[in-house]
Order: sequence, then structure tokens, then C-alpha cells
Amino acid sequence: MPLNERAELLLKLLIHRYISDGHPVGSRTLARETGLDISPATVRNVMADLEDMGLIESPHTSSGRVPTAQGYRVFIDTLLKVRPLTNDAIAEIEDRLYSDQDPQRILSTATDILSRITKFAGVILLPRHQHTGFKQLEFLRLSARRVLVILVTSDGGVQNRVLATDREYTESELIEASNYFNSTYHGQSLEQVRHILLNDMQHDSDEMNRVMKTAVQVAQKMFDADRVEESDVLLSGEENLLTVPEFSQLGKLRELFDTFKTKQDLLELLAKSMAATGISIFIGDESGYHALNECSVVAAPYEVDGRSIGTLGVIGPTRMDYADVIPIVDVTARLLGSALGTLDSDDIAGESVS
Amino acid sequence: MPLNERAELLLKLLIHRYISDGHPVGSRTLARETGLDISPATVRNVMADLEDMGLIESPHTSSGRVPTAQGYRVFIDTLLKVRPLTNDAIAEIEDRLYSDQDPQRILSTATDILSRITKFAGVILLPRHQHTGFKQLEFLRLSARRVLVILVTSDGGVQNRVLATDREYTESELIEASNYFNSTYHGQSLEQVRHILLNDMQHDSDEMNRVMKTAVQVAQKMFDADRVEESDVLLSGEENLLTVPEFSQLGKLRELFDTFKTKQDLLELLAKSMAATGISIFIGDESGYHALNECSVVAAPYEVDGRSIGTLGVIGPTRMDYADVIPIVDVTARLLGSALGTLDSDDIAGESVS
DNA sequence: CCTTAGCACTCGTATTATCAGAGTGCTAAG
DNA sequence: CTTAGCACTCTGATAATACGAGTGCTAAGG
Repeated sequence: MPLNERAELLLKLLIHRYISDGHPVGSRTLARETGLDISPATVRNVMADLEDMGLIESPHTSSGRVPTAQGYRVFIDTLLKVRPLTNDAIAEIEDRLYSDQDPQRILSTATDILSRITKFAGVILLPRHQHTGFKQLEFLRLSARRVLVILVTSDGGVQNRVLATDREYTESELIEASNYFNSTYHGQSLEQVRHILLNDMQHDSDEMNRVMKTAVQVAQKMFDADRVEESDVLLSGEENLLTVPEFSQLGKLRELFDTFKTKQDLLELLAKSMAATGISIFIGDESGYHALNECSVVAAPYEVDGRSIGTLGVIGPTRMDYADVIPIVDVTARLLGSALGTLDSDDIAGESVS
Repeated sequence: MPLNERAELLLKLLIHRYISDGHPVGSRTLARETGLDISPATVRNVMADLEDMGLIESPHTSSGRVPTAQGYRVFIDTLLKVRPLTNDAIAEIEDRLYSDQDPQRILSTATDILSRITKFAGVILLPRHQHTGFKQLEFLRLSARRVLVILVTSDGGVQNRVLATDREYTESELIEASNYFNSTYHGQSLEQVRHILLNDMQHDSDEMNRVMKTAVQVAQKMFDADRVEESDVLLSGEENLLTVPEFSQLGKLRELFDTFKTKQDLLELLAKSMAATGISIFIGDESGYHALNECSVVAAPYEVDGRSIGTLGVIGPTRMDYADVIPIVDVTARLLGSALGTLDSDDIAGESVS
């Protein structure tokens, strides 16, 4: 069931039209739109075909047609010409991303950029720390039984956590411990470190001296806590969705915001995008999540050193201007990747992970 | 213009009734409600008086009456009997707040508690670090020109920031610097430290050795950055407001969420509450912020060691059940204070701030 | 002087009817 | 295959209507 040229043209025009003014579009309008000398009746025939193929539908017996998720899919995959960003726009994104040194803040800047430019919600799947390198671990004694553990990763990220310890450690024990730890695990990936730690815990503790045990125990706790953490998704600009006419029913909106709050579904969806290469687009119910029924998600992984470490994207109504949104997501992902990469290469020679 | 007993009773009943079902309440309903043998006409006379006093108003010429902001004010100040929390409920809040060691997370748990229980939005003004004590500053060399600065405060809080430095510092310089810094400023309040730092910068640098300068410069940067930071307000449960009938107009809602996003107004409002003692309640436009027109904010400062260090509260529609919300805010503030205080006293003897 | 019954009046809301406009599907002719 | 014509459907706006709830006022009664 290949589309002939005219059907393609009409589908494309219909979607453009629908995206730009949001009303179902009828045969007369569409006939005028083509520029060709073609009558509404003819258009109606073609539209009937498109409807049979499941690409468009009419909300009511007699109002114009509206694209279905499948219609958008065909449109995006085969008909869409994206509208590249101007150099100015690119430079502006770049400026904002490069104006900070702290990876955590850069990431949140990225979602902010996405939501501000698109006027929808920006979302980002934070880097999975398993794939980044271990760089440094420091212990700071806060009080008798509370130790602050600071983990520095090769991408310049810093995490800290206050741990309640089982027994009291002295200042010097902790220093020794961190020295031991840093020299032992230097240059490994976090994933590897975690594995080794697990092993070390299984070997009976006799082989290890007390200091090693200290370090391992404390670090183990830290890694454990890190795994549980579900703050892996950052969202911003949700408020933009309030004024999107598609979401004018408060019930829908509530459902959507609840989904945003738990983040679980978003996380899974973005994980899918990360597994793919390039831009992923989930249209309407394609995502499989009920709350995202009327939403589309445009996402792209961002890479450092040629490896995808996370995904960012935009969540908006299915009726969004893909030609605009796609390049924005694309460019932001690239620039974010290189902004993070820059931090990386800023490391002292010899400390980068192989 | 004092209210006689019957007028008070009627105002109270009217507000209760309005709070519970949201419809303007008329004379017949109210007459029935009293239990007294009183006719609707009599009630109407009283209502007319109350309207003259500005305590109630009718949305339209002929529908029942609704309390005005001023009416709520009188109600809350003189007529309201709060509904204390059950011991179970208190214990539950306590459990959640005490189940964590990290002040940052405890604070965010607090807003979560507020929003979950009240079904409105929870908000918290984070502790003003100026008033807490300085405890420890550590420098960690990340790369040639990037230093991680870790500031530990006496309340157990940890802040870290990556700084790009003007020149390269060696590992040992940094250690010396932090030693110098920690011994010099030990036990001072952050406020004091900041002041001394400012002074130190003004004295011509000749009097200071290089290490001192290092520490001061880096710390100065850190404090500066901290001051600018406007992440002083934490909000949660905004999505609860989506289903509040009062906010069914998307325009209003959008305005509200924008206010939430910038946080500036909330910050000012909560600052007012912190200046007061005990529960503050801002009803409707009393707050002075247009977006909060139809909202009330119930807030209470939380104290550690008898000193208010922040404020938490609930943002909901003016028509909220104050009898429930007030004790929730009150109890949460108290428990949060003591939860944070516990962390404090956990410090090793001699390290607490006088 | 306070209370109350009665009554006319005002609005808001829901229901219904009506009508114009937009669009469709079908048929038959070019 | 295209197109004109036509009957039909459905939406949305507008107006008419009726109804219910509630008010304010007045006048009578305690």
C-alpha cells in the first residue's frame, strides 16, 4: 500500500495545516492549499483512502480530518523536512551549556534550554554512573559516627553522602582508607569498582587489613545507596503544558503531572531512546503509557567519547511542530555531549579513563 | 463593631459549610444548620450585617454568601478550633523525618509530608546558612585548574561546588589552605566568616601569606556563588492543585505555576512568616501577590536550638480546611526542627557552635 | 426592638429549539 | 479518473424558556 505522490502531498499538507492551527482540516481547505488545480471532491476521495490506511481520521462524522499516530509516524519518517537551527540559535545554546563547570548544573541547564525554546517540557535522563570512571573517593569525618563520603567521577561529577557508621573511625584511619581506595581503584569504571567491592566483601575479611575493610565497607554503602536513588530524570517546563489546548481537561493534565512526579515511566521511555541511535520519537500511545496518550516525546541520546551516557528530550502534545523540535533536541544533545566532554578532557593528563 | 454571639455562630457555620462543599450558602441552609429555632429571614438579616462588615459577600445578586478574605481572617483568629493530629499521625510524620541523616533530604521529605497529607502543595524555605555555624572546609584538586570545595556546616549540611581557579594549585597548597582555614574560622557562624573574608580581601594582601590568600580567595568565590543561588525554596505536590475546583481555569493555574517556578514571590512570602513567631496565615490577596489571589498559605518557622532557621508551609485554595491544615503545618515544623536538631547534637563534643 | 411570614424580584443554570456553517459520502456525468 | 451536485450529518452559536435558589423589603406579631 504505497502512497502515490499526490496522497503524500495531501497528507503532508494536512499535517502541516493541522499542526499550525489545530483544527481538523476539510477537503475544501486542503484543495486550496495544494496550489494544484484540484477539486474538493477529488481531495475527498484521496482522504477516504488515507483514512482506510489508518493515517487520518475524523473526530466526528462531519468535520475535517486529523492525523492519527500512524499518520504522524509516516509523516515524520518519510515526508518531514526539518527546519535547521540558525547559527545564532546554536551559538546561544552552546553559550549556555558551556557557561558552567558543574555537570549537574549543566544537565539541568539543558532541560531548561529545551523547555524554553520549544515551550513544552524538557526532560533529561542523567548519565548512568556505572559507565563513567571512578576518579577519587574522600572521607570526611563529621562526628563520631558520621562520615561524609565524597565520590568524584571521571566526568567531573561529584556526589556526596553522609553515612552513619557502625563504629567510630579516627581521622587518620579515614585518610589511610581513602588513600588505599584511590590507589587501588584508580582508573576503573564505577561498574568495575562495584563488582570488585562485591567480591571483596565475599572473601573472608581476614585477608584484608582494617583500613581496607573500612574503605570497602563505607564505599559499599555509598554505592548501594546510589543504586536505589531514583532521581535519574530531570524535568523542567511542565508549566508550559498547562496552556497547550490539547491538555485543557484537568483530568488528563493531572494524570500527566502524576506521571511526571513519579518519573518511573519517563525513565523507562528514555531508556528505550538511549538504546537506539539518533533521534527517537514516541508518538501518542506508541509509548505505551496511558498518561502520555496525547503526547509525543522527541528524544536523543547524548554522547561523551562516542558513548551514549544519557538521553534528553522534549515532551509535548502530539500536535507539535516536529520540524522545529527535532533539530532542537538534536543540537542540544550534541552540544551537551561535547560540553560534558570538555570537562572530561580538562582532567589532568593520565587520569582519564581508558 | 463587635460580633454578637449569634453572628459569630452563623459566620462560623457558614464558613464550615462553605469549606466542606464549596457552594455559596444561603439563609435557609444556614438556618437549618444552627440547630436553633430560627427562621431564614432572621438569618438573612444577620447575613446582611456580616456583609456590611465585609466578612461575607455574594458572588451574584442572588445566590448564597461566601466568606471574604477578611471573613476567613476573623474566623481563623477568633472562632477556629483546630483539630489536633492523632498520636498515630504525629508518629508517622516523626518516623519519616527521623529516618534520614542528610539534612537536605530531610527537608525535602518535609515538603513531601505536607503535600501528601494536606493534598495541597508543600513548600519549605531552606535554612539560611548565614545563621548556621561554619564547621569545615575542604579542597579537593580535580584537575589543573578545577578545585572542588566542600563546605560542611554545623547543622550537618554539606555543600559542594566546583571552582575554576585562576592559577594552578598543588595538592599540598590546598591541604595547607584548608588547614589554615579550618583552624582560623572554626566555630564561627557563616555570617561571621563571610564578613571576615570580606575584610581580609580589603586589607592589602601583603599581610597574608600565599596559603591564606588561596583559602580566602577560593572560599570567597564559594560564598559568593552561594549567595546568588536562588534554590532556597523547595516545593512539592503542585500537581495536587490541578484538581482543586477553584483552579479550574487554566489561565489562573498557569500564573500560579509560573510563580512557583520563579520562586521569588514564595521566598519573600515565607521570609515574612519566618520573621513572625508561630503560625502565619496569608489569606487570598492578603499576600499581595496576584497569582496567589485565590490561595492561602499556612506557614510556620522551624527552629533549631530555639532559633528559627527556616519556614515551611502549605499552599492551597483559600477555601481549605484550616482546622486540619494548621496543626499539620505546626507539628511538621516542630518535628522538622527537632529532627534537624538531633543531627546537630550528634556532633562530637566541643564542635557545636556556641 | 427583634423576629418572622409573605411576596415580588433577580440571577444562574439547564433544557430545548433553531439555524448557519462546514464537511462528508454518494451518484452520475464529463 | 475527475468533478459537479446534492442530500445528509454534525458542531457551535444564539435565543427562548422554565426552574430553582436566594435575596430584600414590608408589614404584622411578640
